[in-house]
Amino acid sequence: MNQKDSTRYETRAKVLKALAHPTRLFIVDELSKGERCVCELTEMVRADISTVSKHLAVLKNAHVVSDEKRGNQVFYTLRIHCAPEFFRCVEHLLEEGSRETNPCTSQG
Amino acid sequence: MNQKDSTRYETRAKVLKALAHPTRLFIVDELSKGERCVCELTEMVRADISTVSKHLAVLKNAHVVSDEKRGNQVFYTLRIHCAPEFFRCVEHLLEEGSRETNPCTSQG
DNA sequence: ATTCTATTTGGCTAGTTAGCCAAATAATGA
DNA sequence: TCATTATTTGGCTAACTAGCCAAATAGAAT
Repeated sequence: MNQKDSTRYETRAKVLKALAHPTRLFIVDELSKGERCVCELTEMVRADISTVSKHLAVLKNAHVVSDEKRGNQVFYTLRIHCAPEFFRCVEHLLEEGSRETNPCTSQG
Repeated sequence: MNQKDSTRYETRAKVLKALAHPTRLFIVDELSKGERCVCELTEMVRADISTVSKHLAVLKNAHVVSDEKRGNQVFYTLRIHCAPEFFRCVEHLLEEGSRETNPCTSQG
């Protein structure tokens, strides 16, 4: 594993780490339906707004979402559109339980 | 967000958390080429074998890999075949930098 | 049974993260 | 300007994770 590869894996890890939290996954799911402001998301996750804001900062920092301020609200948009597809695959895998093969293969 | 949803996001998070480490991502990449034993992986990542073993345990626990003992070696196999595809998408996203759209969209 | 090789597990420390509250910042409107 | 609403940031503690070493476990070969 050379330097270039290390960097690649660290970069990937950063994105996955950002995604690897239930609340943030909920946010990603919600944003896959369209942009939402912080207050909308806060109401949905029922946590302190500062907590939600920090979760959004983590996602933004990992380039998973982007933000746009309009008036005194900040709207967040999902950037990583392949996420829902991947989650579907992950869930499929888990449902299959202990099977050896799964139909979620995407290698030619 | 109801109980069922919470569980769903926790389940997803578990898998993503398992993936969210440079060394484990390297392992996943390597296993995408075929099964490997612990000693092979250990040599490649140049870390203590106990560390590698623990990383593999994390991946196994999240159903990302499965293991099979043959002789006195343990061979690990990748189960989550959609991972490489997803990583490709993630990297694409990061290369695009700050663009609004990216071609990695997989929603019809 | 003993030794060798491969792997896992326990235990420890240092570093990271989550989530709350309080305070700061920013836009809006009176 | 001052108050109101929306959001971010700082600070703190509790919980979790990585990675090393040492010890335990397991199969193979002598």
